[in-house]
Amino acid sequence: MSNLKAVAEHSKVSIATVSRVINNDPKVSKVTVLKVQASISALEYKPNRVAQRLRSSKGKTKLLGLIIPDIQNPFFVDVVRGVEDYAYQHNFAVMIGNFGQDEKKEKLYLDIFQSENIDGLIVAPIHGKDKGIENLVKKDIPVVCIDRGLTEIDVDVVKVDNENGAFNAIDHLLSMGHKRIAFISGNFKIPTYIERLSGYKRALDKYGIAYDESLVFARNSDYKSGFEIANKILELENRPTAIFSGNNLLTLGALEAIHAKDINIPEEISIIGFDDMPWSISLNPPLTAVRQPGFDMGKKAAEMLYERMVDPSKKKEKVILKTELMIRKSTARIE
Amino acid sequence: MSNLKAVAEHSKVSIATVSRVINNDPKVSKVTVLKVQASISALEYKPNRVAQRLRSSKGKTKLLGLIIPDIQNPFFVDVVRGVEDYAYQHNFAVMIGNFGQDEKKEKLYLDIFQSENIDGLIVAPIHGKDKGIENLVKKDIPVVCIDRGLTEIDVDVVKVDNENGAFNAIDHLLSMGHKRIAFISGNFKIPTYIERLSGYKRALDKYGIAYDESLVFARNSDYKSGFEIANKILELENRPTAIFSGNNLLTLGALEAIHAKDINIPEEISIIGFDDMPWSISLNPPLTAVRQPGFDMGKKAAEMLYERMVDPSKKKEKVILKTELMIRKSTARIE
DNA sequence: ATTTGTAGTGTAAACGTTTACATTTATCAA
DNA sequence: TTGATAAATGTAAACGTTTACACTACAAAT
Repeated sequence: MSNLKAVAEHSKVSIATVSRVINNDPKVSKVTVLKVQASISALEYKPNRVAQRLRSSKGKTKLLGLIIPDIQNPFFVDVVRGVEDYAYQHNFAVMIGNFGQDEKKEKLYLDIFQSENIDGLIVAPIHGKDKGIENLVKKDIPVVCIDRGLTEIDVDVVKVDNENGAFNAIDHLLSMGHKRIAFISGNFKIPTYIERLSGYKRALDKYGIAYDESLVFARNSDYKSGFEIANKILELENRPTAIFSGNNLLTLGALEAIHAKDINIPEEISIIGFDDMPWSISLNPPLTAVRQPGFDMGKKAAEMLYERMVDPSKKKEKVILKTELMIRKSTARIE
Repeated sequence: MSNLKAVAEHSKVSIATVSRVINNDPKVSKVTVLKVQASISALEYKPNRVAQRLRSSKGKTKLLGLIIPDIQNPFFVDVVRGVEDYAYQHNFAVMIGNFGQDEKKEKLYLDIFQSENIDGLIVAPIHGKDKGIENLVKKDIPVVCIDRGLTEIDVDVVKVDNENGAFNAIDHLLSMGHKRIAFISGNFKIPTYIERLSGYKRALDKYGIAYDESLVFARNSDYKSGFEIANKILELENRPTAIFSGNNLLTLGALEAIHAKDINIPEEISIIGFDDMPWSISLNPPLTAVRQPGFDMGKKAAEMLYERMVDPSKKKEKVILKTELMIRKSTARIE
């Protein structure tokens, strides 16, 4: 790879001048600029981002870190796309880390990204008291949390109104006469699930139905857990008439379990999923779901991160987006 | 952030010694090692990967680039997971770029990754003559192509037997009496689709059915294209009795179109998708699909990349994995 | 006692940039 | 013409590492 020095020699100027040309420094004469640019393309010179980053750690090379819990979850894929969309338009590169809900792995990525001198980080914390992220914030590295906030420290957040999203879903079910509604949740150390549970409870409350702990199940937030928990639910004596599942993957897993037992949706059981997918409409039956605007969340987070980079002393902001209940065919009135 | 110098001062040795401790150089005395390690944890020192990478560009900081065409496609998500799985076990960090089938964006990522001094690259080329990737290979940067190869140059590849995969799918349809089978393809500059088309043709040939160009449609490989093309197909006079769709997203889009028109699968039309998904079984109806081992492909690619990094002169390797036809309910015998 | 060897450590250059500061050259007013 | 000022360019230090080489101490061999 050719470097500044090579270009400098080729165009018979100093490396400082070449550097200035690269950075559009106005105080280089037009003739020099032209000469240097000619050399640059002759030698196919590309600045070495590593050296740039080492030298001037202030946003020169525009590198963003993005840490997400589960790349298999289409919701987070939407988030990634939103972040990338903004990043691409503003010439940022994005380094993605997927920690698969593994705290150790999350920490590893945090360390790596930090020592890669990223200019800013978008992250979905594994839980509300994530020390690793707190540390970054304290070091004044621009951080935006997504999907989930942090409890111990003030930080920029973009998330969704989980409590209301869940409330609306359960309310819909209750209004159709369901009384025993199972909740397939992810791990309750993840803030989103706590909030969804509280929406679930509030809806029950509204209808004067007692909260029955034995109807809520929390394990991991993946396909397999959804499948296994649904199996358990379906075998309960006094089987629930409806299932509320806490995310995309859980829903899909639950669907597989229901279909494997040849149970009809919605005649024999209703199901609502948190998280909509483009192909929800092609599921059997078309899925009633709580839609989260993942793409917009990602985009907004990137935008906020950029603002924070520009003005580190800006007041921290919490953006809470609305969910939308997409009523399709997987829920039906009962008796 | 503390640096070598700080640690050196804290433990009253030179920075060289600290560096040696970090790199487990055996020629440091045990007492010094202990002393330095104490300082390291006292100061919470973490090596700066940027500086490491600048200084010793040979695999010291273990950074891999991964460039994929479409992160919305669950197949590529599987690939990503496979790569990450291997990378994590071997202490590599992965930098992911998603180019959304946009050649300009692919080139941008190629440039960025290169100037980030990555140790190796896994990439799904946008087409067989991708100059950008060729250049990397010529510069002896370790490269493994995935899903698609390169025609002009010898390079490591892990892909799938697309020709046979498509052949088996179409063969299955033909054996059930279908004669008019539409093919919803992605852009034919992408090698995989050329191969899939040739499998399609070979199967037709076997049954002595003439190839009818008006039944194959190629646009982008996304959800929307699948939806639109399927709409067109469904409105054909003399409507095909079966659809073979070229990837995940196309299939899902096509399903939406079919359902929107209330056409029954498989009674009125059969459909086979290239690419299986965990939730294919929960679609309406359970989807017959050609399964590609995405996770394994990613893992294998990472492994091959590692081998190439270790031995750059190793003979280039082509790994071709098998597909598997998952027969479910979206295909049926006709008349 | 001198040499040789070895283990442990330090010094300084290098990686490819950016940038404060110094220097040169051109421009212009007096 | 001179001096002052501005414009253009160059020099060298710095970013945080790694590493070739030099050096010191001390043990062993002569």
